Order: sequence, then structure tokens, then C-alpha cells
Amino acid sequence: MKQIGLDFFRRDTVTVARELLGKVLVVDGCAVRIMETEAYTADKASHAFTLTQRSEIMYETYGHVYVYFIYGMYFCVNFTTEQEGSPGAVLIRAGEPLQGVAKMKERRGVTRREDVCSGPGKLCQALGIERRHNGLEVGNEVMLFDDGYVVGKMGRSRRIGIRDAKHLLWRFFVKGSEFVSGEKK
DNA sequence: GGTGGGATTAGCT
DNA sequence: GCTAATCCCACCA
Repeated sequence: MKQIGLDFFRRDTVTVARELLGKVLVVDGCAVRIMETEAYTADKASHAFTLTQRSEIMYETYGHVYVYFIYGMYFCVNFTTEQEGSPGAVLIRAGEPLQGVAKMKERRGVTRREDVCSGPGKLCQALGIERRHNGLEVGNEVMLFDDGYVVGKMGRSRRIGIRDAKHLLWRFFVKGSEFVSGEKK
């Protein structure tokens, strides 16, 4: 079990998005294996398309947690990428519950394992990720590990829920997994 | 099985 | 004022 540090993120965003598949995300004693990610740089679908107070973290950091609030009810968690001045982040969209499953099911109000974190809003709810986690450096409250798991077949597609820059195939997922978001498996 | 709308607020225009 | 990197439930077939 090797902990992933800052340097992992100081690279091309798409590369980081692909390599995050299969890694283990740990928050508050709960662990999930990342099964679906999306890359965002300064493209038109990204918050970093314009530099604002919210997107500033994507420009100025790498290996930091970027949490944003969406649709008036949900949070989504990202890890910032690329060196300072070059904006980027990887959205964690879905995972397979590994540890603390009972706690996550309770927070989500579900019973089936595939309903725990098969979507970005669900994943944050399951792990208890909220506004207060925004800006934290990876490795403290929010940790990532490489446990040697090897991803079988990787699928890729357009990103979900965006209006612009639809031509980019920047969504990555573990093919055939029941733990990815409903869209395309 | 599939679709349509409502929830609810920050951030931009 | 409007829309958003979403989710869930009611309703129809």
C-alpha cells in the first residue's frame, strides 16, 4: 500500500485521470477504489475556462482537493493537476466501496453496494466530502493509495453532463464495472 | 423498462 | 435571472 503524493499530480491532466483509475481513495476511515474519472483543463466545459475565485485553485495548485457545490444540493470532488500557472483537475466520478461500507450506505441511505458511490454526487455523500475539504493538500484528511491493483480494460468517452467541448474524450472508466455511473459502462 | 421534472444555491451575466 | 461537471422519484408502458 503506497501513498500517493503531490508529484503524481504535477503532470498532464489526462494522464493523471487515466492513472487514477484503480487507486484507493480514503476519507474518514472509508475507502473506495476509483472506477471513473474525468479530466478538466482550461477547455470550455471546465470551471478553469475563466479564472475566478472558485477556479483559482486549478491554476495555482496541484495535488490539492477541489470541492465544488452543484445543482444546489451536491458536492463533487476533484484533485488539481499540472504545475502552477497551468490549470487542471480530475473529477472523481465513481468508485467501488472497499472499507467502511456500512457507514457509507448509511450516509447515502441505500443498501446495495453499487448504489453507494456510482456518481460524483453520490461519492461525496458516501465519503462525507463537503465544502470544508476544499483546498486541502492530498495525504492528510483526504488520502490516495496505490495498492497494486491493475485495471483490466479501460473505456473512454465524452464527459458527462457538460454542454461545451463535447468532442473531447476525457472520461475514463474501468470497462464492465458495475461501480461506474449509470451512463455508459 | 424508460422518461420528465423538481430540489436548491453559488456564481456568473 | 438563469444555469449548472447531479440525483431521485413519480409516473407511464
